[in-house]
Amino acid sequence: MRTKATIKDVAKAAGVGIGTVSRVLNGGLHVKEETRLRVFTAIESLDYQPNQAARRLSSGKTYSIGIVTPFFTRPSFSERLQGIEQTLRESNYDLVLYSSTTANHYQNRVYSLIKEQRVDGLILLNVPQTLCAQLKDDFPTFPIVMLDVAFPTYFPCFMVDDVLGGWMATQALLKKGYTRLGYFCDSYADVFGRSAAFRYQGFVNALHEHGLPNRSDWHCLLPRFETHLLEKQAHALLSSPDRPDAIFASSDINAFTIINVARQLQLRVPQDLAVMGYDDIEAATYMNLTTIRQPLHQSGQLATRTLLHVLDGVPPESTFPHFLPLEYIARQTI
Amino acid sequence: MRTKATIKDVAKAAGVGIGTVSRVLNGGLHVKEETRLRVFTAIESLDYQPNQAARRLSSGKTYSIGIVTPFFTRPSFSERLQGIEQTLRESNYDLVLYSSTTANHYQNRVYSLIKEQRVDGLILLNVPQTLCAQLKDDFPTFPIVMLDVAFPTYFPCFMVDDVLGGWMATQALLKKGYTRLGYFCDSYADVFGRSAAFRYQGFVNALHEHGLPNRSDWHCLLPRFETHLLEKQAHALLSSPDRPDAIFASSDINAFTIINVARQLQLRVPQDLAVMGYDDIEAATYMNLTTIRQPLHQSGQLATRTLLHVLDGVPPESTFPHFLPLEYIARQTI
DNA sequence: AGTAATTTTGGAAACGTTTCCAATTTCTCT
DNA sequence: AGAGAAATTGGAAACGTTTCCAAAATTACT
Repeated sequence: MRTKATIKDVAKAAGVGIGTVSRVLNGGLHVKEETRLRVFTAIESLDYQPNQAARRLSSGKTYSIGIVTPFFTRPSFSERLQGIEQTLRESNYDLVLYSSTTANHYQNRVYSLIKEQRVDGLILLNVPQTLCAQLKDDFPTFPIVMLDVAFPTYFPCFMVDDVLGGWMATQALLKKGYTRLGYFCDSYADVFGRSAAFRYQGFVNALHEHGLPNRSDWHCLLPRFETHLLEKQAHALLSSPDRPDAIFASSDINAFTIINVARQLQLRVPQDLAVMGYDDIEAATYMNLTTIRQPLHQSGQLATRTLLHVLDGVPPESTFPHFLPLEYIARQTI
Repeated sequence: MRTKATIKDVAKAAGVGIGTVSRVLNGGLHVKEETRLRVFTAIESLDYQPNQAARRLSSGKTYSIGIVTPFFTRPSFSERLQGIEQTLRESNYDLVLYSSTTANHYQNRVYSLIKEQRVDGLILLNVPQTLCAQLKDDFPTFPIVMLDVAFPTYFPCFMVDDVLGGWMATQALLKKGYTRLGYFCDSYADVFGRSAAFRYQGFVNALHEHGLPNRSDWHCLLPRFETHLLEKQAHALLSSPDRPDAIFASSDINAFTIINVARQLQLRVPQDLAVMGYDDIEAATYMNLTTIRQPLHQSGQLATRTLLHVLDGVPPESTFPHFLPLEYIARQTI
């Protein structure tokens, strides 16, 4: 295989200048039709493909957008990613994936991505709270869109009203007549966003409205996501004679764990124990889990579309934070 | 914010030449310790970060590796992606994600990625069969690693022995005493790899060994992955009085669908109908699905590690195709 | 036909690195 | 001290585009 053809080779083959070739490649504005065809023929016959590194350096654009997320493992991430990828596919931006485990690492990642000019724009999932304000100070004009974050006003942001969501979930349980409600959660006041805390608030509000006690011995809170520990705690709680008759789990995954513990204890769901989820991930369908759906896929799409607008200099369509609608999904577990 | 510092600014500030700065940045070989420190001080004080596009153009490396996959939606993908990302995080390569829906699109993607020099290496998931040989012809030396593909000898490749897997699954059912076995599958001879066909072969082999008939009216084959159609067919088959007493589903997702249809028909699993899955995706735990586990996460890790070796010029440790071990996961559905 | 306005074109300069080679400095040995 | 070897250093050239500006060609108008 000979050495790769460059824009100069194409220019020579077509009998034009390199400027003309470049113009043809970038939309063909101000190029005579006949010349354009000649250039295309040359490109074809040389099997020329422009070198990306060169065009990036020269134009100052990376043609990449970065996704940063702390949760690579969770299904909610992959559903959002799908929406992002789908929307991005039609553009000519590359999708570059970065994950980080700690808030510190997250911050370093984002800062070096911007400073090294690795990406033209960023979609940040579950940004650590402290980072958000800092970013606005340090890079006030860098194109960033956020998903699920507590300081929404600084950048375009898509989220759900988790207080409302928690309230809806609890309300559904109450409506069915359950009165002894427990709450399960794997991160009470997470550094990566505070959605769990908001859902809890909704839970508390609903109980309060109905004049029911909020018994903290029916809570199960884990500092981080660990199925094993959750299972242990759930087992302890559900074995007690003074156990709750319904549980609101702050994520579907947690709900699944609870359902399985209930099965082990020979408790029928929902007759002996109702379980209410949150997220409506794909597996919720298979598990017949009653839950609250957030439009994960759509949120990815919207975030991406907004970022593309910002990159094009078009002002985004919506005002922010943009709250996406929640939906109650009735299945068989309550 | 002033304009970004370049390598020249750093050189000037440190009182050295740009070559020296570049050497310091790239490992500091052949640089006096004192000079190195002076350069670092300058970098620090100017908050300098090297421009990626420039270094990519100059060095001819992209510092990116690309993942191409047809299945963005399937859980098996995200588990592999996790393994890939985890391994890549420790290197300084970016992970760029590309998906494609048709075999044609897949091919175009890969070809333009290579020709435009967008990536230094590729991890290809479920490469369409025809593409594999073509790639070896057109880019014999380009670093590529494959996951799950039928022509394994051309590139480093990690896969499982799906004939064995199909056999293991079927064998497990037979051992439990089921004799009327059905087979469910969503892609009989998929363009993206032929794993389903191999699993089916294993199923047939096991039946044959036990002298049992392979009744094609107990098969359910769909040209593509569509839950809705699968559900319909499953419903029809399981309603029949002459129905199978056990089903081997060629993927966990299909198994879930079947389990739910069985529930709708008031069939108890496994007493009235046994269901055997394949993959052991995360949701399989929650569903208590008996299944065959393939090491998805590990396969992502291995593929990435191998690609990194190839990129470093180190010959990979293993011979290819490398078959990863399958594991029978006993749960409650058979 | 002549002039002005417009479209099209060519190619130098710029983007910010790495790489290379030659020049300089430092070290080692007699 | 001096010669030779080795380590260190500076900076021009190269990477392959885009972007600009001035020049050339074309078109429109009087």
